[in-house]
Amino acid sequence: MANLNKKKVYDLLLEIPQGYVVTYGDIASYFGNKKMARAIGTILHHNPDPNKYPCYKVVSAKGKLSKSFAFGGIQRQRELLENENIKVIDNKIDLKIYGFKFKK
DNA sequence: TAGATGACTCACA
DNA sequence: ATGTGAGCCATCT
Repeated sequence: MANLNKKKVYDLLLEIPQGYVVTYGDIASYFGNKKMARAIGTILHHNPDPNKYPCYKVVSAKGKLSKSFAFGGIQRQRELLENENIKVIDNKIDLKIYGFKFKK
């Protein structure tokens, strides 16, 4: 199972500044492969340390929150996001404001 | 090893 | 706006 990107994904999560969020596509784009968005979801699902990696800062391309969030549910995620001054409306986030782009 | 599943995204109707 | 189909990757069975 020599997976290289996995650790990198987690490392990227730590790079997300407080009050900002990223999309699966952004992370995948960071790896130069947009299609990897799916793998990102799988990887985050297998998040080894959810307490350390702010996986709740990762949302879909439309700013919608994950429906199968495993850390207390989607409502828990919304709480965490609001805790960082991120306005969550109808389980969605305004990427125009909170969308963060990784520097290559 | 191969087939199915999923925390995705995009394009089209 | 809502629904369907296709594509890619990591993990599971």
